[in-house]
Amino acid sequence: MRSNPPPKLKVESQPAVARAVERLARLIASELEPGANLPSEAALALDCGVSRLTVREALKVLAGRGLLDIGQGRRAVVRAPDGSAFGAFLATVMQHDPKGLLELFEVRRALETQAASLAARHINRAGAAAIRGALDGMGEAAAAMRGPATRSAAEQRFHDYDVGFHEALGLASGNRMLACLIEALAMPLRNAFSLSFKGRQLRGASVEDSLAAHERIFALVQDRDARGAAQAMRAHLQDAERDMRAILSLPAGRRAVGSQGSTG
Amino acid sequence: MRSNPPPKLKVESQPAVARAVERLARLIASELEPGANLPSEAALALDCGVSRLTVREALKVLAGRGLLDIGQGRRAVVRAPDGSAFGAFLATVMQHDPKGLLELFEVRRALETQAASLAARHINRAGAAAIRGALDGMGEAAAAMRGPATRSAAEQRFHDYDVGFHEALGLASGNRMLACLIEALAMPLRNAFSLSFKGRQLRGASVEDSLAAHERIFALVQDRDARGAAQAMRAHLQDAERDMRAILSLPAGRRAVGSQGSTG
DNA sequence: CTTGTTAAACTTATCAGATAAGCAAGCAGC
DNA sequence: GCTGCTTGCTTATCTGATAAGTTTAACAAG
Repeated sequence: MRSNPPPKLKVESQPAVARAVERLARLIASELEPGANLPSEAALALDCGVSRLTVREALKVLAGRGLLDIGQGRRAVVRAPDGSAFGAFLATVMQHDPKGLLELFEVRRALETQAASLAARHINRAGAAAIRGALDGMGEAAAAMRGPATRSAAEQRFHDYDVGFHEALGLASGNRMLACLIEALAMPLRNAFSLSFKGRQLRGASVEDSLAAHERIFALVQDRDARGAAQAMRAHLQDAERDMRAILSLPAGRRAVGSQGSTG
Repeated sequence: MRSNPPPKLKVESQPAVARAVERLARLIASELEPGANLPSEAALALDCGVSRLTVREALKVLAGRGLLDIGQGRRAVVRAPDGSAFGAFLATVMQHDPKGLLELFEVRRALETQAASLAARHINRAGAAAIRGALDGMGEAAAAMRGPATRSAAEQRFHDYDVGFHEALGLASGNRMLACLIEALAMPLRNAFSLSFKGRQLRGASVEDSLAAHERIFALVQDRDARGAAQAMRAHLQDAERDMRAILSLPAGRRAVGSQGSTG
């Protein structure tokens, strides 16, 4: 029992790193544009009254949130908002619990039908070109799959372009937040394919069906048919979910035909 | 000019921290349940072949992604998946660009109509109790607002319970991922209210209308009327968006009555 | 035997200082 | 004008040390 505890004048209720994180987040939100450089670690350390190490840890937290890009030799730069950080989070969670993919499909239905609807209203030349590019890639990969060589690689490529189609459509919706979310959901999808589905044979006509469904969605978007595009997207996602359930050997979901009261 | 550069046998294409992040993410995904403790920093450092500092920075990145909880004196703990990290990201982005709130409302419409629809099918006693609790809180706060005292505090409380209602409904949908997303979207909403709306007077009947709309949604959910609940939710969100546009002095959005082909 | 307190061991938080390595701008030379 | 080197700034990582919080275990009291 020491009678003289050292004076503890610092009434910091929060650890130094947390304080630095908040301070930097405010700095990013209020004074910096995407692409702008932060001050050097040394300057930030001086400014926050902590050591360089503490600043580094705060920067790492913000990088984990997807707000910063950090690299050796250059200052940290503010990222343009995207879905990569949340996608990484989801990828880890889904890897731990693959049946979460079913929940993910339910969310996709909500987001992507809306994206299709909005894209039909806001589509422009650049957006259409991006979607067209993804479709062409899918077609090329599908053709490669018909030839017996490098079949597995072509399957992966097809799937990547498939995901790219949905990302491009999200972008074309004109709603950046929606695009971020769709991009984030895409990451676990890519992973799931690479890890579990690769090499497994999909149902025979599945690839052709999928390609046709994507073409149909794109056509409706270009016709500015919001309702039709959304409807086609919903149908496509139902098919995709059915295929995935089959591969995962899960019971056919009670998807209650036509009962999608909210999103349909 | 030294003629003998030290041998550089490490062909590490990626920095040490990035490798540690990936390794730890895999560890979390494959071997640890939410609530489980990670090994100590020292053990991880030994295991990854890097210094303790490097491990710490990797842990901070994963904490930023929302996968870990870190505190002094105890080992890092695996978090149950939730929307807080993504919510913090969104809060920073929205603070930088408040008109992103409009995009957020568009996303909310997609997600919450689906949540209402699913909740109507999966509602159970616990879920109903949670929603009821939020409704009661809103009612209490609304009553307090009628009295002239502590008006601002009651407004904040009303808004908090309002957000809580939507979170509880997301939980009741039975889709954890949907619940996470709704929770994440809630954080910028709370912030926006605290920062910009506080004290500003809403339209007179707005509070009573809002309360009635929430009660209606809950009633339809308990009646297991999926379509009706979704419809009521959409109407409520349109009203809320209109109010927000008015407060932000933005033009009335071209919300194309009834043209919500995808989500309606 | 149970309970409450105390002490020890473990673990993280933060600092300081040092070396290596990557990046960017300036400068010389062609 | 362009190329390639040089130099200074900045980050990446390590080592070692101290402070402060948590957990565990021993231990005394009832």
